[in-house]
Amino acid sequence: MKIGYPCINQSIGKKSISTLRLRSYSEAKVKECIEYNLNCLHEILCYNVDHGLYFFRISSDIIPFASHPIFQFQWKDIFSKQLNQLGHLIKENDIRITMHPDQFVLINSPNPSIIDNSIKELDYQSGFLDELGLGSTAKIQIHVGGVYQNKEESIKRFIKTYTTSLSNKIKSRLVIENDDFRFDLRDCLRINKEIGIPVIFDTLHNECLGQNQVGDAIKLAAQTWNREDGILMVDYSHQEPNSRKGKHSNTLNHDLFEKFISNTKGLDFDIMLEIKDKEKSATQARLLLDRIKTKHN
DNA sequence: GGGCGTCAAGCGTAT
DNA sequence: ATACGCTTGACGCCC
Repeated sequence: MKIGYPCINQSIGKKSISTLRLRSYSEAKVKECIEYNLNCLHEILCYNVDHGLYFFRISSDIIPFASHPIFQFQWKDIFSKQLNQLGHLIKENDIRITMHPDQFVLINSPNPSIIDNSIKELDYQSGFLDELGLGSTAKIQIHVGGVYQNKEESIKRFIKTYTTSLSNKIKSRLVIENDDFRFDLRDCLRINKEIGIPVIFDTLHNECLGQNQVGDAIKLAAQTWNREDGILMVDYSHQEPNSRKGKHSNTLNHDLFEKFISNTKGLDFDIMLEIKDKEKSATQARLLLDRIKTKHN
């Protein structure tokens, strides 16, 4: 069971990811950005290893504008050495990696150009993981997409795009996550039955939309992961008190986390803590988990 | 050097 | 209507 957090580290004393505006785009600037970002990723991963955190989500912006038409920069060639080194670091330490394309990536849209742009983005992200030399346990997580007033048709469009338009490289990494308002675990499991795509389970989204007991839900989701996918990934968060429904909490609630661990006892999965204070909560969760384990052994 | 309006992209909910 | 939230604030113009 690995513990991790997404994208940003607030402790290493420098901005975790750097990007630029489209208006100020130039090859020189984007090159500088990428160099900075890859160095930063290296520092973050070293920090994580030092703190026993072996699960990390890499920001979609690691290569800014990578799927935009303006972007012609040959980043794979120029940075092959750094990418190789990063890959070695990840593999030597057995770090699990995921990426999460942003909300604009919708492969079930009725608008073909949105699907087109989404596939370009997926192509870039799976290409990035390929350049690191990572196998198919490194995943790219997306949601099913929009409902567009007709959920059944929207599920069908997801399946159609998946089966007819995605490369095997993308498919070997793509997983779907239950969301907070549209497609719940049950919908994702149905899609899995049709096309075999693994289902990543999000605890907060399940609280928003599903009524599944967390232990049952995790057992069901775990069955969608095959040997080549690695073990189930879980996005863990809880509701920030006195905020809108679905808002990720700012800090880890130790009682809730311990309750979650006891409710899922005996199950193995990797936990991504989607909590605003990032590596702080992840480190706390790591310590709590170690304490619980030694108590039981 | 600090303040602050704005940033490639979509969708759905809350106010 | 508008703002917010989403995997994440922070870029960069203006003074």
